[in-house]
Amino acid sequence: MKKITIGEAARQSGVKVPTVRYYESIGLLAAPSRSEGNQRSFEPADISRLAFIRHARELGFEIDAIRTLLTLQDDPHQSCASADAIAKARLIEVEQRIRSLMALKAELETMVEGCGHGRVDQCRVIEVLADHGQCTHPHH
Amino acid sequence: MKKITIGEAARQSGVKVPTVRYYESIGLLAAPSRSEGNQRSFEPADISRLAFIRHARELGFEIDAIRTLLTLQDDPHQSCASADAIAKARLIEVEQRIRSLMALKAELETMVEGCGHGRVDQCRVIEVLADHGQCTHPHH
DNA sequence: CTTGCACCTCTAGTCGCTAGAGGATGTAGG
DNA sequence: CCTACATCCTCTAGCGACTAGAGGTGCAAG
Repeated sequence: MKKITIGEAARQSGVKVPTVRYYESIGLLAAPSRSEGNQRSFEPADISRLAFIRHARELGFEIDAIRTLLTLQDDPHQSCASADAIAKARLIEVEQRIRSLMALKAELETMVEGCGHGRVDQCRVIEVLADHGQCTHPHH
Repeated sequence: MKKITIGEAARQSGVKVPTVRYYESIGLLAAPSRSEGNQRSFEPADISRLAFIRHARELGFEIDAIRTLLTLQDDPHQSCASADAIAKARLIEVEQRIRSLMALKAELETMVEGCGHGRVDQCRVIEVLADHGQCTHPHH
């Protein structure tokens, strides 16, 4: 029975050590058993769980959504409708965010292109910021 | 001399009342004069400044960047090189964020499409989350 | 004169960590 | 066995940019 320290767990899962403790503190990860000297001793299953969490975080899922996804994973006989719904909701969020960022990109490009690199009173960056009416995409 | 209340200022600038007070507290907006009853009394210039801040925030600039942009605006004889640099940096950030969100979008689409709406143990959403190796775009 | 909204200050909470203090434990070399 | 050093422990506080709420005051209309 090999004991996995928190440092090992962090290295293998790609989650930082304080973050592992944080996940335990908010109940996302069950408190592992302890060594004689009170040090955490993880199981391989904990590493998988941490990797799952990390991956979901990278995909932008919120902690609460991950909590739900994890309880689904823990009970494989449930319907996956909730998991599907969470992923779909996240997809819609991402699509909206992309659209909104594209509008910002266009706005910023106009600003940067229009800047004659002279003095501030001719600067298009400052000018556009001061007057929203000059925006080409007014919907932000 | 009409006195503009904080509520009026908020309505006209599109910044919420507590946020106006917050901006004052962090020194982004000069503390306005007060009425006899200790209520804030804003000038039209404050409304413009608030609108500027709001617009910049909508474009995703951080408070510190806005602080710099505002000092530039306050002194129109300066070179606009800093403003240009700030806008360019923000543009690069936005472009990177868009690229990364596109990768996430592809990932989420694969997950959602692959979901057979059955039980969790056949669910592609859960499966992909558990195993990063299944990602089509491994670079996140 | 009273009702009720808008204003005031202050503190604490949000999210998802991250940093640091101050101390205990575990391990490798001498 | 001792020492040095990395790693671990708990705890509190901080980040950014607000937001919420408590508890109280000002002001204008009916």
